[in-house]
Amino acid sequence: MKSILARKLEGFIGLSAFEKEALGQLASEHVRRYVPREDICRVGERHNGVKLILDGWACRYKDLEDGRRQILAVSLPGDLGDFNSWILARLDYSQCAITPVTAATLSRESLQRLTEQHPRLSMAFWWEGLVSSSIQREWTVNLGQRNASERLAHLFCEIYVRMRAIGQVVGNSFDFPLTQTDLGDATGLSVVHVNRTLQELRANGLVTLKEKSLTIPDFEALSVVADFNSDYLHLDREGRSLNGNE
Amino acid sequence: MKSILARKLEGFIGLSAFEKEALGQLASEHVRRYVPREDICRVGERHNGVKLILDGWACRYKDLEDGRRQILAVSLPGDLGDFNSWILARLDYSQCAITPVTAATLSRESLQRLTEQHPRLSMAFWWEGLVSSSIQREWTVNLGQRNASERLAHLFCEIYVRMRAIGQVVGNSFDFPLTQTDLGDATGLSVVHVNRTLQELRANGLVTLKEKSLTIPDFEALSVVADFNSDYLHLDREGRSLNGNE
DNA sequence: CGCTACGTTGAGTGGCATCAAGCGCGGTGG
DNA sequence: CCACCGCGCTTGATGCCACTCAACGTAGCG
Repeated sequence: MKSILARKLEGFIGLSAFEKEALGQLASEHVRRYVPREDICRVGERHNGVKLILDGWACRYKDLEDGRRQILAVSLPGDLGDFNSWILARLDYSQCAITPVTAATLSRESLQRLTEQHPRLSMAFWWEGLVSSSIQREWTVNLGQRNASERLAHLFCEIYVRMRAIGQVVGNSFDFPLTQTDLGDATGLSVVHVNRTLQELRANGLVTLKEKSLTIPDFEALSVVADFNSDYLHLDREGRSLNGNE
Repeated sequence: MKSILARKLEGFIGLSAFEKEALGQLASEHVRRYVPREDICRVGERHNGVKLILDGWACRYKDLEDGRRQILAVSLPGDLGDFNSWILARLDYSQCAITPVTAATLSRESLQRLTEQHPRLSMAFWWEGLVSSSIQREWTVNLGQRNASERLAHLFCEIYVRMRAIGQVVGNSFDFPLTQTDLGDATGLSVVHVNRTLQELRANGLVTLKEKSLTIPDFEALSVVADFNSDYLHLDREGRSLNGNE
């Protein structure tokens, strides 16, 4: 079994057959399905275990008192999350299924065992966590500095690159199950303005988003609009910039 | 020597004299000073070592092509940073001194040694990293969902609580060396608007910021304006909410 | 004593929010 | 089979929050 997690971590460190086997075993632990809109874990919970998304999309989010909601991150298949619960007492955000999701819950014990038996895997997990912090920083920049079209374009670029990294892009298109409301919650924009900005991007031939499928005819062009530089995704294990900065 | 780092980590796990000793030794490694505006480390660098702020304020930031700048986090004395460089090939942000800063650079080797000899400290370091991720998430919410006065109020609340945790608050006041330009870069607002919003907060008796000193006469009131809940700072090791939610 | 950094103020503008309404679709139940 | 409802998308009208441009005061400093 070649798990999507193995595929992803392999981009970071080469994996032995033995290590892949161990990962596969891990990924079959406490597997369950979640329906769209179902919370996978919730703010304030204790010790809920590390989650591994096997299939489907999810998102981390926080709600404010008055109903405002911010999506903090989009979780794609192969993403690990909520390491939090391993060390911190309580979870400080919630995670919610967007599509039907299949996820494994990794217990503290089996993670402990894994990192003891396969120390290199523990480093790979740490890498995962650092990359997700890096993404969070870039989202901070996105919300703080970019305007509506830049924000949306940047989000599209990021997800495109991440989807490509797990082999989920066909041609220039990929599944994109976020609603316009979700896009608004992720980019800090109102639904109405997301709608109008999407029309603008579409009119400029930068993206088409239709029936939950996103097409990016010219990724370079979209990158320019978004001021997108994929370095923060740390996809290249040697640290070569993919944007030709060095 | 009772280092500020020891004091901080002690809030998380009790430390033995032996462990404190080890921390003290660590904190005396490769110590150097940085003048205000000097970069402590810069985006794109490799293997620059983990930084420990011993004294002074710094900030992490990212610049865009066109000169826009986003401050990602404020580093206070006792803060660790740039674990990044331990595992990831390149740094994805820069860090810059705000006041004169004294910082130690921890080499990969001595960290390795430390975590081998004092495994509990390694967990404490991990905790540090998770808390800083949590702060980053809250900043995402701040930029995405809150308006100008809420954003500033929230930032003030956060720094107040963090300063108090390291014993740097006297009465209701503490040193606050950020300029209005810095505040703008941190909250995604223009300097002009920061200035006007500060006047508004001042007029409402919520804060006074003068000569690099911030006073919060009524922290509760400011928390309400900011919709601030300190849970995300994970200061209580047992996970008791400090806001009485449970 | 000019220069630069920082704070402040005024005027004008526009990006994006809000409110409101309507459309199409799929699901559900009478 | 069809009425009904909820959800997601779309459009128009209106207004405000925050931006930009521009100028000035002050203080520290070489």
